[in-house]
Amino acid sequence: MAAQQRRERERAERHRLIITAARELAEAEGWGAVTTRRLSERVEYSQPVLYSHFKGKDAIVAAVAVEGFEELATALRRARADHPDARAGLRALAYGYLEFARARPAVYAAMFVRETDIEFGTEATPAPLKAAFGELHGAVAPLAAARGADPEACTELFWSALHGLATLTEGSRLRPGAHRTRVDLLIDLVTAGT
Amino acid sequence: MAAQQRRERERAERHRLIITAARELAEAEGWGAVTTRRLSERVEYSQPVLYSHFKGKDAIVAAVAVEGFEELATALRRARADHPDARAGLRALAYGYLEFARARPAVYAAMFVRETDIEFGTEATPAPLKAAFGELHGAVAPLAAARGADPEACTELFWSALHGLATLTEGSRLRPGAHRTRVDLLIDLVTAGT
DNA sequence: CTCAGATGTCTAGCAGTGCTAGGATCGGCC
DNA sequence: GGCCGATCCTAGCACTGCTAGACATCTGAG
Repeated sequence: MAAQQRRERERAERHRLIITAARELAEAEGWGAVTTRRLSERVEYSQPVLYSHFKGKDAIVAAVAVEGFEELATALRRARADHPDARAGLRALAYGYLEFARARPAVYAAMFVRETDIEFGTEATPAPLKAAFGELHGAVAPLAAARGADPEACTELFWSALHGLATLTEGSRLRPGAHRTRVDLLIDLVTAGT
Repeated sequence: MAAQQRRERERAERHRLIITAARELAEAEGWGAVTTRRLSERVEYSQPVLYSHFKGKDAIVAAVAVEGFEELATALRRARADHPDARAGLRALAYGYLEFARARPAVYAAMFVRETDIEFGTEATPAPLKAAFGELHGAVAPLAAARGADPEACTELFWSALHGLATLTEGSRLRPGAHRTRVDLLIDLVTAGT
């Protein structure tokens, strides 16, 4: 009876333990260092236990990604909340997005760079992912409408620019010192004439 | 004497054979399918031969990337050449860049997505890579100057947007039908007021 | 023409990967 | 107490990138 509940609770805790261990390991040493052996050692269980919780290593990475989607959605919501002005809100959103990616490069990679089977444009899309994109859409769409542009296309383009900035910055392929200049320029371009 | 030259020539041919084999295999089945064993089987030599030409697998991928940089530079130069008008040139450049990425996703990944030790902003940067970025800069800088924006930052931002569009499209994370809408909108934003 | 030495290539193997079959061990129920 | 099912681990498979050492082949001197 109660023992059953206790075991289910312990199992759920171990489930989360695996996810956070994978995340911490990836964040500390990169996804290349995340092996099932090191992971099982870290959670102090043998390898097969991992496979009783997840279908495979990819599923663990996907779980980390979903956790990231939730955090990103709340981060974007907060960034936008304090700014009633559309332009200031967009600006805060952009900096929030890029700061999110900068602070958790491994999680960001799991979400958007590594190959996954997470669906993006379908009904199987995780709800937190939809929520995160919804924040982007909410910030961009009004400005797009004001200039007579397609709101969806504008949102996708804005996201693409942020994603490009995030990944190229992470790979140190952009001049570090010009970060603010680039982001401010992006905001200027999108909000010009409004 | 002559035999020495013949062997050097054969060695150079085999060097290229390895690169093209890796590229074809990656393009056909993805980089995950490119293993040293399959590669050695494909070039009809044993594994250690690969290591007499390249330091390791990563070096082979990097060689494919450098080949890609050369092709990208010429593709961008051609795209821009036919359009004296700055705006039309930028537009052709953008479509050329994205078509390049769409047609060779594996090569594009080797160039810009997979982790490599290729240096980007230093003097050790491969010349073809500098040339490709030079084409971008040449197309964007005049328009940036016309609006009083930092040319370097504008080039980096434009590249980031293209890179984001390329990678998110490749991962089927953007609506396929709206491709032209997004690209045209990007050109509109960058060239607005000029 | 012969034969040491250099050059080139291959076989076999190492340590590590994701993943799994089979046996041992522990819990709760009759 | 004795059984049974759930839980977990040991051991192993087929694969990975990479390399040491044996083998062959070709070169050039005597």
